[in-house]
Amino acid sequence: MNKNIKKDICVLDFAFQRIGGKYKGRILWALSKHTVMRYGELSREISDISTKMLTQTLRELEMDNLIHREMYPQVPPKVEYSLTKTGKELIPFIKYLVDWGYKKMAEENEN
Amino acid sequence: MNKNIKKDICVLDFAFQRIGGKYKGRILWALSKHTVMRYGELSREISDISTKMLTQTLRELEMDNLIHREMYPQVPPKVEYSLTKTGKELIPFIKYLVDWGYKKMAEENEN
DNA sequence: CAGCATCCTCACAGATACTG
DNA sequence: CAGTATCTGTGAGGATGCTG
Repeated sequence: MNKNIKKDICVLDFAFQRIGGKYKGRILWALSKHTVMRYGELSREISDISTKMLTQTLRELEMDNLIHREMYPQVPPKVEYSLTKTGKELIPFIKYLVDWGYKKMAEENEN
Repeated sequence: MNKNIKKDICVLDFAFQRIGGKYKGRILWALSKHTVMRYGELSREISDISTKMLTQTLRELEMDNLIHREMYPQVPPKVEYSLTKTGKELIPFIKYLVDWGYKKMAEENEN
């Protein structure tokens, strides 16, 4: 009984580690809209992200198998990012949040 | 086109501010399981949370109208917390994450 | 173009002690 | 019981400059 909730909370942590942080949701959402994006495109789309945070976050998402990184060995370099199957599983969840956010922001502006 | 994504991302931020952080998801989830909980119950359920973080997080959730705080003026004090209508709207979302987390953790253990 | 390397800051969070 | 008050610290994130 209690154990189940503690287990749930542990699992919730596991999940939040994968989509939490300042940029993970944004990146996944942008990729879901554009299907495939280059590093520079992401950099422009996710405004005000530093290269450090963009690279770091992309690496984490790749480690967690949420995005795929395709590198083309050419000069100048070209790298494309896209959602993996697992990454796509998180889109409905983000969509839920976006829809909820729009609704709540609208409600707050009524008052 | 681009504007819509930027707007989405702004909204995503709005939403993440409300359910992000280390304890908000846990507290909402615990409240959804127990319906009504006292301060001490939450403290025991959310293991290793300090009184400072528990109080602070509860206040934030209350400010955002996700939980309701009912105080009984008696000695010793009794305070009960429960989800508001808006708070309940976030439960399907958290459930999605919990389910996804269980699935992914199981998959990772297979390898 | 797609990063890497450094240095730095501050907000989130932890620890501890106390109270109406 | 349900908090408040205070001090401390760690790491996520920011700023800047450089490179194959």
